[in-house]
Amino acid sequence: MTMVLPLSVATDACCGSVADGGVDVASAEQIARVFKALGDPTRVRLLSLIAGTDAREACICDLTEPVGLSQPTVSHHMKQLVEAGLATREQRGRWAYYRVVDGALAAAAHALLPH
Amino acid sequence: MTMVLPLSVATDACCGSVADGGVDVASAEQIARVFKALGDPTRVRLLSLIAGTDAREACICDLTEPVGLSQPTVSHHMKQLVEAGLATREQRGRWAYYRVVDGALAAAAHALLPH
DNA sequence: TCGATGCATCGACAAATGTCAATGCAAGCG
DNA sequence: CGCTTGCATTGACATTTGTCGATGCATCGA
Repeated sequence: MTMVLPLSVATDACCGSVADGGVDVASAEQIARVFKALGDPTRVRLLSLIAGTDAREACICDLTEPVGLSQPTVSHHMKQLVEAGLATREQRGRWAYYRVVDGALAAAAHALLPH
Repeated sequence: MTMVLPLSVATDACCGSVADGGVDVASAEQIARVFKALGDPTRVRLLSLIAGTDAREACICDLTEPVGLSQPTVSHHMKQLVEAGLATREQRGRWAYYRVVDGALAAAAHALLPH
């Protein structure tokens, strides 16, 4: 699952990046999985909406109206984001609170930049 | 088409980013368009292959074998990358040379990072 | 001028995707 | 205990997507 050791690495000999040309087949699949989740305008808006809240979290009922889609559709999109590792889901009482995974967007960006 | 002025911007009051929650509907569509192109493992590999060459360019015939797909399929994927603004196509003699658009990947990464 | 070569387009097809209405299922409230 | 509320799942459907073989179209070499 591509864990990164806390104590870091020799920052030069790092992983591969698309811009550097160092992407093997498995990495390409992992990278594409994340970007596929980001490849839908609704999901981009959902992430942005959540990241823009004061509490940095939101339930489905908070998201369904600004996005203008049905509740099942929003629920479906959020599931995709969770499965891509970009969001988390936490059930609290009757509500399901979603958050943007800390560092996930930065990690995705990192895969694109040369390093 | 979201051109960026060469002389840069006041780097603080910039555009919106997904991580910052400042993404309107039109921006979300533009952002998703790029990431949709990056949402296929074959296209990620194609970009990486091109970026990894000495000349920073490649023709279809150079790409079809490492990717393991038919020539029409590779041609189709490259067209998608060009339409997403991630690659350019230049016909030279019998060959079509593709390059990664300079700064396109960095711009995509920029849309994800807080700023 | 002919044949070969590199690439794009077309037609086809199975698979995946985005969307909704209907339904199911917990959790809380009266 | 019923009733409501918030969410997920299901089933259905049209659309899009990834892939290929066949074909068309330039360009170059003999």
